[in-house]
Amino acid sequence: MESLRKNLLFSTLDQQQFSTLVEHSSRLQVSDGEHLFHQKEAANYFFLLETGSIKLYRLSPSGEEKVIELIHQGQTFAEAVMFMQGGTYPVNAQALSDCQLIRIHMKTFLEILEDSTDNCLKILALMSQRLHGAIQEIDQLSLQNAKMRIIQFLLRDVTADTSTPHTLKWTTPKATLASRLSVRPETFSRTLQQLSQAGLIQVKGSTITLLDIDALRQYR
Amino acid sequence: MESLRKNLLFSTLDQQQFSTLVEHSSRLQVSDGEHLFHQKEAANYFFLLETGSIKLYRLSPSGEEKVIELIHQGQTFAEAVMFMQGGTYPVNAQALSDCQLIRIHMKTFLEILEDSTDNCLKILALMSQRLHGAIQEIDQLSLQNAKMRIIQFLLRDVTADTSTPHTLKWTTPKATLASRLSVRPETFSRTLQQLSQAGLIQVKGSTITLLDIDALRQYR
DNA sequence: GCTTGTAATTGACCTATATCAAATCCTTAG
DNA sequence: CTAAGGATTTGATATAGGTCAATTACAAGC
Repeated sequence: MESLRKNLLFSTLDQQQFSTLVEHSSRLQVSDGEHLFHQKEAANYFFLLETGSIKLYRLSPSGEEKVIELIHQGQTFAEAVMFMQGGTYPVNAQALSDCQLIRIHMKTFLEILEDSTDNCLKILALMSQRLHGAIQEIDQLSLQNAKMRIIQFLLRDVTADTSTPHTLKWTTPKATLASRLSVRPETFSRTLQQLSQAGLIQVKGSTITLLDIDALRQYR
Repeated sequence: MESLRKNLLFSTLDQQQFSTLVEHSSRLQVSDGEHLFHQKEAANYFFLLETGSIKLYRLSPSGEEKVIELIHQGQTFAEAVMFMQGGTYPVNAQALSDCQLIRIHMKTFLEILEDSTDNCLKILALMSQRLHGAIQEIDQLSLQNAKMRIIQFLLRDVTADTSTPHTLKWTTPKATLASRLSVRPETFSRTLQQLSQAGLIQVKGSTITLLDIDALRQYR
């Protein structure tokens, strides 16, 4: 359970608390395409993803799928559910590849929180970060158009000072990324095409090179 | 500071903690149209609204305004900022009417949290509720159209079992409500018109009567 | 190498909702 | 009561981005 120890969320656990947690956690595998849990299902565990990637999504009444978040290795998810009344998952979780994860027993973790404010504050920090991210998302959905959202995504891990060409590569299917960004795959494709023609980026399969970062920043 | 005591968030404070909090809190007034704080401003306080109403909004790069949340009496807001790195408000807060509020010193409240897990868990519950609300919102923006969002808003405090006509009234300007729902005032107006013609609702100024709740539910 | 199936792209078209402008309504001050 | 100014509604028009269908590219199995 190395990866547990490494995660910031558990960094303030003392030895005793940590072993209790480990006792009530277990490693599990999920194969590509399988579901880890479904929306509205009773929630007793949250997760740390060790390898692979997972999509969290919701369905519209008409069966349309919207990807809320893409989880990558090292991330925890569904912790917020611990504190919700009702205690059911608000999203579906499906593996985008074979995944290895650690399943953490919510009740046990809650009991640990109950006697250590350090840990409480740690998770509060995480939750507020999540909340801030969600507000950011609402902002983007309501104040930005498809092109801006896509550019924002391309720039997501470009630091403030970089201006040299930067390359990024994804493993997620394009349609999934598109859903995450709330655009149709067709629009995603066309927008990349357009940016490409404008000489701002270069597309090679799932690898993209940002040629003119400053110009891209203009839009954002 | 009656209203503090009444708020759920502070219900687990002991006498000692409560008086410390009161010592570091103060009542303040904000007149209609005035700003309480601006986005990116350093945050030292969060608030409990005693009377009046407040809008939290963001501006797009082009100066367009999106109302993120409408705050009504009895609600606290901006607590999440306490736990964020950076510690600046992520939104602007402007009074929609003359308001009376209590300003709570974040640092003091944080110190209280540091030695009582009960209070930590209380605020964790609140934060997860906020987060869930935000996810709901993202869902609505990306999976629902304007008509659905508006209907959802009309049904917001109709309980599961009601089916008798139900009346609601707002004090907020229509344009503000429209922004909260991420539609243009014109669209908002036209949609109400349309629902009205379909015999589902009846509009009288800012008072709306829901005539056929079950039919409205169909859309949601 | 082929073949088959899935994913991504491209093109033609359509629709929900935004935009812009004008008309009406509503409130407040005098 | 009347006038002025903002809020809301209505009408006409534009457009971003969605939908549908056809085409191409790509990967996996043989």
